[in-house]
Amino acid sequence: MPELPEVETVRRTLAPHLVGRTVTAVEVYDAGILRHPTSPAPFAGALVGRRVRALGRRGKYLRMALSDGGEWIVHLRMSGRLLWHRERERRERFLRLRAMLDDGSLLDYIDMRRLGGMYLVDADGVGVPAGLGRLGPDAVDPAFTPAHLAGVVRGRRATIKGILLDQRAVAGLGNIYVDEALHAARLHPTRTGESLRPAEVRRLHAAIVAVVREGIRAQGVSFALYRDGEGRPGEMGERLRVYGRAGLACYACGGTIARARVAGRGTAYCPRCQPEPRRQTGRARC
DNA sequence: CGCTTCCTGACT
DNA sequence: AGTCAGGAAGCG
Repeated sequence: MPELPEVETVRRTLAPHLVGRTVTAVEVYDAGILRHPTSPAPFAGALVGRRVRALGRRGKYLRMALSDGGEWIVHLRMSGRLLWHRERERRERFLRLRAMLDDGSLLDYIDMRRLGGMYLVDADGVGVPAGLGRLGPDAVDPAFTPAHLAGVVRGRRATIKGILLDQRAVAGLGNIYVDEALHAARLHPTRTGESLRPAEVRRLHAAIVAVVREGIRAQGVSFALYRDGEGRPGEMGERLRVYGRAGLACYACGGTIARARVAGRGTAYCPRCQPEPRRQTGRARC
């Protein structure tokens, strides 16, 4: 569930605690979350002694630059959490890995479902997750323009929801922000890419940028995800217009938010604000 | 292109 | 017991 705004919030709140710190020890409780290297000893061996130089983010990947030119990359997927704190006796349920830092503080990786994981990339780039190299522009990057979005949907018969969930098209969106953006743009989730008219593409682009920025400002939607070591949740959950609101009244029109399955995902939308596509919407056939 | 798989807990 | 949650890789 962590999407771009949630990962960005994690990055911002961890950075002051981690930058400049050196990892002094690593304890692996579940090797299943190690993506590269996949064994605890090599993983710990490569991380211990490295200093964290900077925290970056690309899409939903958190990237920690290390002093040797390598990188420590974490993807939270569904239930992953990074928690910085100083209480050695504190052990969250589903604690999978703990890194000890040279100031006595700790960075815990917690992941109930173990879908997330981490990568240690050496200075030559060995170990980079494959998906990272295939990402489209970040939803908040200036390179993500209306023209880029137009190019991504052009000629595509896939649903717009499916296209937006594809990280190769735009990086950082997940189920929540896609539903929110489509509602804000008044586009039905099953509209095909090729059916979108230029004005609709521009509207969708503006909606994506707006909801993602709002999510960052609100420090994300909290769902087993906390912005810092004190476990304080983000406020975006209270600002959602459609996600999780099936059966409730649409804030825009008063109609009832509906639920469907689109691109294999639970999907919330307003049938009145987001009208059902008609066949061959907006595209002449020859 | 969409569907399945991974993974585990909450809910019906 | 069965269904759902869903990010992303993999498959047909």
